[in-house]
Formats: sequence, C-alpha cells, structure tokens
Amino acid sequence: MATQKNLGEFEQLVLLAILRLGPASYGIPIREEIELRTGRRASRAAIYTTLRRLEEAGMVTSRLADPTPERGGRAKRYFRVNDVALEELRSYRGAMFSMWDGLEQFLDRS
Amino acid sequence: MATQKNLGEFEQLVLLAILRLGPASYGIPIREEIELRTGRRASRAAIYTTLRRLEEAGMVTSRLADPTPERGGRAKRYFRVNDVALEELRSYRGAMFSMWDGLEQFLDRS
DNA sequence: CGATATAGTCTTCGTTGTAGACTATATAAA
DNA sequence: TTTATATAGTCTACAACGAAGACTATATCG
Repeated sequence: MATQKNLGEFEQLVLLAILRLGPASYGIPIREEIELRTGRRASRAAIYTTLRRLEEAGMVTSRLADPTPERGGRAKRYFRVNDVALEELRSYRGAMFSMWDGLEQFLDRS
Repeated sequence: MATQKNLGEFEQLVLLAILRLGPASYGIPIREEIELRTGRRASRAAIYTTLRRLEEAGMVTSRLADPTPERGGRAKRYFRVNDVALEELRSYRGAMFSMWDGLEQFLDRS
C-alpha cells in the first residue's frame, strides 16, 4: 500500500477535481471539472485509470453507491482524497511556488 | 519536430530551473536548483535524460561550450527555454491556478 | 423490448520518470 | 609523469504515468 511516489501531472488534476467536487466526486463530473477548468480534453478511460492507480497508491478512497433512479442511473463510484494525497498536493504546490517565484517576467503575453 | 504534448511534472521543474538560472543553465546547476527549491532528490541521469527529450521536442535549445580552465573543467552544455515551452508553462500555470482556486481550506497545516 | 443515456471496466501502448554504471576531460597531488 | 580526484555528461534499461478505443452494465423512455 501507498508506495509514496511523486504525483504525476494528471494525477494532480484529478485529485484537485475531487477536492473541488466534494461529496459529488465521481468519474464523469471529475472529467468535466478538469475539462472546464483547464480547457484540456481527457478521455473517460484516462480518468478511471488514474483514479484506480491513485486508489492503489492509497491516495484516494472510493465507495460504490447504489444506483439512482434516473435515466442511465448506473451505480456511481464516489471518491475522496486521503490525507497522504493532501500532503503531497500541498508539498508540490509549495515547490511550484518556489520554482515560479521571481519569474514574473516570463509570464507576460507575447 | 515539436510534437506538442503536455509537459510532464518533472519536465516543468527542469524548464523552470533553466529560466531561473538564465545564462548559467547547464546540467549540474539545474539539478542543484531543483533540489534546493523543491527539497527533492534527482539523479544526474534524470536531469540529462529529461533535457535531451525536451530538446528533441523543441522545448529547449542547447549549445556545447568550450571547456573551462578549472578543475574538472569538462565542456558544459548550456540550455535555454524556447517560446513553445514558455507558452506551455504559462498555460499549465493558469490551469493549476484555476484548479487550486477556492481550495485554500485544504492548504492549512494539519 | 429495442433505443438511448449514464457510468464504469479492460486492454493496450506510447511517453515520462528515474537511476546505476560508465565515459570524458580537466587540475591537483604523489 | 602517473595516479587521484573533481566536474560534466552519456548509455541503457525499466518502472510509472498518460491516454484512448472498444466494450460492459444498468437504468429510463418510447
């Protein structure tokens, strides 16, 4: 369990999407949140693969809910971010801040 | 050339290190800058491999300088970041800002 | 009960992350 | 003037991550 590695770039996005969505975090909305916020396309398979790997690494926990009475109401798998992952996110965020600090000159539009 | 993909997590760090170091950017200092700022270990091989791939992708440009008259003064290969990479960095930075926005509650120390 | 919508899985493959061992080339020391 | 030591970079190999196509499951609607 929890092989404790560095988070990949896409893994970070997925984790942040889960945090953003809160209790409503499952595959489809996670994907939508990422596409909406980053403007970047992501296949469903990419999302689920990443979610599975994150869970294997102990970064997230999931539970399969009951099917809901809506059209196409297949059971949803909900996710939440574990403390290890939170710590990783914080730490990576700090690292990025430190790396970007002082580089404002390179941020201007060309 | 320049297959235009998403930058990996480590690739970003390397690019930022080059920006930070300016004209003094070559393998060894790049590594030191990353270790210093992020607190994360990185082997020399990891740095050079990433640099080579970034160059193949058109993200950086390198030139091999003349050997310097210091102990161990082997010729250094200097790097600079290309515009494509700058644009990628900006874009990824924006995406991360957007994803982190509103999640300050999760940033507090535990 | 066939069409359609939502949600998730399987399989596969290319790309990125990572390091150990090795090479090259300089000065310092013996 | 050979041998040690320091700096800088390369080769090779493999594990982990990124990404998608095709498929399965399960619900409602007409």
